[in-house]
Amino acid sequence: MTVTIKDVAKKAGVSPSTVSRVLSGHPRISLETSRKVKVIMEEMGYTPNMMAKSLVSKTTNSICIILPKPAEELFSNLFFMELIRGIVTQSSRSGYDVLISSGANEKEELEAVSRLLKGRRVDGVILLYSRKDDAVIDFLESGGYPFVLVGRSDRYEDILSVDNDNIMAAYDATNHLISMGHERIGFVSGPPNLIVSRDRLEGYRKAMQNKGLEMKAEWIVEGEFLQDSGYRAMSFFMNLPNRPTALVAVDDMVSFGVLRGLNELKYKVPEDLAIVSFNNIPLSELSSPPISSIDIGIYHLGYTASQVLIQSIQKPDNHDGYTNRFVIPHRLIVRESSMYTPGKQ
Amino acid sequence: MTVTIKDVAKKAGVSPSTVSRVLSGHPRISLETSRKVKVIMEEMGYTPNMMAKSLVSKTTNSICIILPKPAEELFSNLFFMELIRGIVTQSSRSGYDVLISSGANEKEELEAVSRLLKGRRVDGVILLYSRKDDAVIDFLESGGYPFVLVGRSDRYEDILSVDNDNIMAAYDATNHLISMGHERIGFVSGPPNLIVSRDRLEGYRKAMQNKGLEMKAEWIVEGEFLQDSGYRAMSFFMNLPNRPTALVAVDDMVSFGVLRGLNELKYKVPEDLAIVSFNNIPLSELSSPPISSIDIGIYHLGYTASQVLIQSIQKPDNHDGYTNRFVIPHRLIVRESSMYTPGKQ
DNA sequence: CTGTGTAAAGCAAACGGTTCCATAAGGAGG
DNA sequence: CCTCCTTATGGAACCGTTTGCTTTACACAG
Repeated sequence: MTVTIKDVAKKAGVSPSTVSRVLSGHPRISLETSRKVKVIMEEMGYTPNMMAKSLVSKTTNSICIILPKPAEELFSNLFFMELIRGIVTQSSRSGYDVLISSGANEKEELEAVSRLLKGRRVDGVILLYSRKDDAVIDFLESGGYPFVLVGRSDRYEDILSVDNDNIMAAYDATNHLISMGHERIGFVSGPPNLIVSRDRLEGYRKAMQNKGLEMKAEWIVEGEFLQDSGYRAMSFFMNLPNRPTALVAVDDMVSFGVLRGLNELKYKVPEDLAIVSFNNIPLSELSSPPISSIDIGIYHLGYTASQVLIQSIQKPDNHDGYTNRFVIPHRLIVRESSMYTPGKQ
Repeated sequence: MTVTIKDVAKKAGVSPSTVSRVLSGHPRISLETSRKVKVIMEEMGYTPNMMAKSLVSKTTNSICIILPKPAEELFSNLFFMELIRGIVTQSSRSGYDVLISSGANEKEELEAVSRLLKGRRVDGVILLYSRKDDAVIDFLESGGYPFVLVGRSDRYEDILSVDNDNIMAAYDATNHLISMGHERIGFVSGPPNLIVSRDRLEGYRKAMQNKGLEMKAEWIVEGEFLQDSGYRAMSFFMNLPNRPTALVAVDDMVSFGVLRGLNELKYKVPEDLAIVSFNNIPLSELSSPPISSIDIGIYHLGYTASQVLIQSIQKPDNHDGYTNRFVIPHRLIVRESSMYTPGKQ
């Protein structure tokens, strides 16, 4: 059978309480006893039963990641994988285990979260999305459970969240194109209900306005975070009478679609159309030409989210009400897709 | 406070045991009582405490995924994300939670596994690799813990594993190139201690021998499952006096590296070098040109692994000793990177 | 009317820890 | 020499479930 704290106690000739105290490094245990007990634990191959521990301590030392349902779509996976990698690495450094969960729909998601949290299987939750209205967030808030959002929430001001400054990031991306000499710049956005889409669009607008550049309505196209959206946007743009010489795309996948389309039509990048996009996924540097991209530090995003969550689990009172939004820095990686000044031969 | 089984019992005017039995659908509970209790549970928002349940039932309804130690790098490979997706989907269908874990080195991995299993935090483990000698496997076997290997183990015959027929897969890949008219075919392998590397190499050899084609030693290069390996292999191959006209790469990531290198040197794919690789990760069709790849059903691999593990947890005795190796079918996806017959103009 | 069988529910002992409170043994101070 | 304090340890209740064993309450046969 498995060896329990009582077995160790008996063999060491002490009481279970003493063994427990040795385990937790209680100060009032003599060095001698402590050493003796530790030797015996080692000898007997004792490992504490986490369930029993959790039962009394009401703490599990584990957290849970909720994947959004469109994570099922293969494309976004590279992004999520990086995020998870950051979370798992940091969690395990803090001695926490990570549980991953996802539901087929929002109702299932809510059920899972509720079961895990109310059933005391995890101490907190990381949400890998920022939807506009969300039953899961409502549940977490009203239940007072520790959780953090990767992404920004506009509805709830006091929620812990880890995010980029996407407005600034888009501003930087656009500005880069402007500084290369572009004046007619298009924008391919994502779904309008995602906050990230809107933030990036806003950054683009700001940059254009700032330089007093014209923004035709037709230069802004909505799509998904998918290749196809880029493909369609491209063919739309290229048929415009006074078409853009450059574009900002909300996601690298979109750029790939644009690239594919331009390639089919024998257009050249960046000569016929310069491109900058977001996320800097590993493939961005592998396309031809390599794509300029805003690196948003995905791994770092996950790492920080875990850190913030665990901190909030351990000292729930430490929340000062100010620093509840953590912003991960971004940086522009300039590659071939944007290295061209229009009009130049 | 959280509502317990006792609270429900009191409010319903029954004993805790009765509530427990209602919960588990015990036969000797009157329909009337059952209904009454269920209403009250609903009213009070009762959720069973998993820790308490686990403590007595010695079962956690969760499993654990162990990521290989170079997870930091390999993680970036979409392969693992797909695998995890399959595992999580199937597990949640079976009512199991999934914990993901990894260590900085083999010792840490072993510690984590031991802590989780002996500490009764998980019921079983899925190993996402198949190394040659492995302390973790030794531990799992000697402890009699339920586990399954994604990949093949040559050392332990009776281990549950889910795998592809990698020998056949490589045979097919190579044969495809041969049937396109190639005769000088190179092979970029992975780390030699991974069984998958060796199996694929063997399949390549078989195909070459079968057609009586020459296999120069210098046409076989060892590397990692990373882009860089492809990059290096490429530059090595292209400098060979009588260089290969095609190559088989052990992983799609390797192909990306090859592609990048060839692109830099202004070589054309597939005209100057045709490529086929393995895994068919979602990005394979997005590169330019799209890469021919052996689809090994990664998602399916994960899905099956979870199924097999959970089955073995639930009926440990059901193991017949025969069907302990599950083989997931593969299929060749031909794309542009291999659609060229050498010598043709 | 008593004995027996059966369905429904209760009691209490686990499961493996933690922790408050009590206790015993010294040592210091008066 | 007695009291009081400190330090090291033991005892026991408790965390929220499950489950084997009783008990209760009838119904029915003898």
